[in-house]
Order: sequence, then structure tokens, then C-alpha cells
Amino acid sequence: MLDPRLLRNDPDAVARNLARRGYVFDRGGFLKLDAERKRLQVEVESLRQQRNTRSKAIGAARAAGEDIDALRKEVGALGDKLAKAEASLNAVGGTLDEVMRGLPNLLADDVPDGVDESANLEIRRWGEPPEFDFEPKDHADLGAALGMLDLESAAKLAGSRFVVLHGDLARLHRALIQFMLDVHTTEHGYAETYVPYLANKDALFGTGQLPKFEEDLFAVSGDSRYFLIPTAEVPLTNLVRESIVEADRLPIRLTAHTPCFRSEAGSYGKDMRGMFRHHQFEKVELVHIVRPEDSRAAHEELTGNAEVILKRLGLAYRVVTLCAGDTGAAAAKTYDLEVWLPGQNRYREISSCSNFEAYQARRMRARWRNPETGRPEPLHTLNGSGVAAGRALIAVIENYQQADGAIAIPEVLRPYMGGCEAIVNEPRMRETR
RNA sequence: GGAGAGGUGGCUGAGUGGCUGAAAGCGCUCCCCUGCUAAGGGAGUAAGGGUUAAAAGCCCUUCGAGGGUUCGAAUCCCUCCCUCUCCGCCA
Repeated sequence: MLDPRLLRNDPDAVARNLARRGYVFDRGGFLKLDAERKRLQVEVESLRQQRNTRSKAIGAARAAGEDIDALRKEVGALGDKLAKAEASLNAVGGTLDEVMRGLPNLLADDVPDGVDESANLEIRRWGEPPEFDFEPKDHADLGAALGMLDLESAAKLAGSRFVVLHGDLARLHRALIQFMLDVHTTEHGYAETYVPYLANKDALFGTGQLPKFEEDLFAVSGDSRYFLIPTAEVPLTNLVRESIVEADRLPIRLTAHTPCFRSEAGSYGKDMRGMFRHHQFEKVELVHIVRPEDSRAAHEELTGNAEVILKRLGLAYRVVTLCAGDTGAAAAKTYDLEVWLPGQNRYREISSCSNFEAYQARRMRARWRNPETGRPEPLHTLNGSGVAAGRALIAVIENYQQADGAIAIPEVLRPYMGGCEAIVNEPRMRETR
């Protein structure tokens, strides 16, 4: 949600900014609706005031033992008038809310122009893609040859876009998660958090998945309206929903490992090989809740925290700033981390780090008490993957593949693998099937 | 699943139809007193919204959520959600 005051006072600036996303903000329509709301609200409030004062007069008259029938009749008529005015106000207010809730966030000034992915701006690279003296395979082939990446079984159990991992590959996946959590909690100052994997509508509205992107979510049937979380951003950020955080508690830094569930509606046929784009994947998420003046610095720091994981894993990557057209509706600015995948011979997204500024905070009424004003003001929220575990597994498999199809294990993961140095194709190394 | 008790401001907690946006306490802010420490005294202190260029002031809304009764609801009625206690079941 945007600052309503800004929308009223400088709708042209809002329209100019949103136009960079290709979003057309109907200034005239908004201002007209807002003026109508104002008119009705003044009317309703003045009617309510009359009702309140006269009702009190009835109480006083009755206490004095006077006759109150005439007064009651009069106020009753007022009530009918009020009900009508309230109905109009609700109708207009509802339309206005819908318009406001549908507006995307304002972009930060340093977001590059552009309509799609191709205009994203690379800002740095780290590491060199590995050179192989053989033809490198992709993770789907490597994992299948090891007998440890099993899409067939997954299809039997659930369907396409799911995976079953066996033996050492399953363990490597878990090792990645534990490694990431350990780095973020012991070195980067994040508090490890365990959260529900189902979220309600209010939570999903708060972070911006609802109402516009419901088709991306899996809904759970039953009496309560639950959705499987598409990211731990939802439960972690909503921890501060409808609350006023004291200034001395900021910044708040949270991390959680959760599965993530996405319907991938609209990406039919895209990335169908292997386990790159699945309905269920694991991710270690990083969330910052900060004072507004700190959010830019926090965004750089959070992104750096995610980068540390790739560096320690020895995976080549680049950082890109998403262009205006590619930046998500709730974000003011987003950095994507793209890891080198030899199987695809290109960099692919493995983390997305965004500054939402006050957009989510306004939707969820997450505030902090600003000591300078003494008043509650919207917080700034940020999040990023630190990093996607499924894609990290893909990257390790492809970047650490050996000529014989074995997978070397990055140094930092060996403690989590019982000292094991490589995953090899031996039947005893995988679970019985 | 059965039985019961509850959900009130940043926190604890009083409040069964008008005098209650809300006693009291804690916390916090400011002031006074006290030459440290400790203690004491006084004042202030919910959020959201409207009116305003902005503020002050004034007004509206909010006592878990949504409906209803009433001239008037924290208070009465209905539905739902959540928390706690006991019993049962259970990873």
C-alpha cells in the first residue's frame, strides 16, 4: 500500500513512478473517488455526532424524569438517514480500498528502466565458471545416473514438478540447509525461527501475495481458508503485523528454513527438466525489519549475507538489479543472485533480495515508535533467499561433477556429510528402492 | 472430541445499558525534591481516520471478529476466531 497522503497530494509523481512499471495510474478516477469519499465521510460523521449528542440528551432527560418519547422518535429518524449515508460511504470506500490495494509499490530511483528480464542490470560478478575437460551434464542426468534424483517416483507420488531424493543426495540437500542456517545465525546475526507452513489470508495479504496473486498459491481445502506458504517471507514478516515495535528492538533479523509451495501457474512448459522449477522446494529465508532510514543499507547487507553462502560453496555467481518491469509489485528494488549452472551454460536465479520499504508494513500495519516524533510510523521490511536450497543443490551437482559422474562435496559441507568427500555411484550409498 | 473459564490501552487488570475511550497498577516522558545510591512528590501518556497547507482545536471510529437488539452497547442476543484449565485421544 502507498502512503494515502502522497496519493492525494502528489498523484502526478505517483503516476510517473508507476508508469516505469508499465502501470497506468488513473489519477482523475482516483481523485474523484477520494473527493466523493471525503464528502460522504463528512456527512456520516456529522450525522453520527448529532445522534450521539441527542442520545446523551435522552439519558439526561430520563434521569431528570422528563418525557422522552418525542426525543426518541426524532433520533430514530436520524438513524435511518445515517444508515443510508453509511451505505453510500461503504460502497465508495470499498471501491477506493480496492484501487489502493491494487497499486504496486513505488520504485526506488536507482532501479533501471526496462520492461523485462533482458533489461536487468548486472552490477557485479564473483568467481569463474568451472572448466571441464569433458562435456558437462546437467543435474537431471547426473542425479538420475547416480540413482538418487528420482523424478519418476515423485510423479507417481504427486505429479510433475516434484522430486524424490535418495541417499547421499538427500543428505547433501539437508547439509546445504544446515550450513546456511549456521552461517546466518552464528556469523550474520539472524535469529533462527520455526514457523507454520500454512498461512491465512490476512498474512498473505500483508506481504502482498493476496489478493492479486492467488493463482500462484496452493489453497488447502477445509473450513478454514489456509494456503501453503510460497516462501517463509510470509510467516516471518507477518510476525510484526498489527504491532508497534519499540525502537530499541530494531533492527530485527530473522531466518527460517521452510519448504515453499508454488503452483507455477503461468509457467507451463518452462524449466521442465530436473528440479529447477518445482511446486515444492526448500529455502532458507532472511528477513529484516528496520527503521526506514536504515533500509537501503540493510538491503545491501542482506544481499551480501546471501552472497557469502555462494562464495563459501565456491559457486560462481553474478548480482543483477531487476529493471522496472521485472521488479515484483510489492518491492521498491530487487537484487537477484544468479548462480552459474554448467548444465544450462548460463547464470540462473538462486536468490532474490528485495527492499519493500513501507509497502508491506502499511498493508499489515506494522509500525515502530519513532522516538523523534513519539508516534507510530510504518516500518521498512526486506527479505531475500539465503539461498534457495533446491537450486543450491542443482548448482553443487553441476559445478562439482566429475568425469565419472561422481559429485565432489564442497569443503564447507563435509562436516555435515560425515566427512564424506564425494558422492559416488555405489548402490550402498543410496536408500533401497 | 467432552466440560468449563476467558479475550479490555505498550503490559497487568477493573468495569453487566447513558455519568466509561475506559478505574487502579506497571512501564514510559517531563518537572520538582533529594548533594552519591535508594526513596519521595507532581503532571502527562491508546490507535486509526476526518476537518487543516500543516498544526492546535473540534469531530468520528475502535474494548477478539462479524452480525443483531436499542434513541444509546465494552456491558444484552447470535455466529465465528483465538487463549487458558481439566478429561479423553495422539506424533
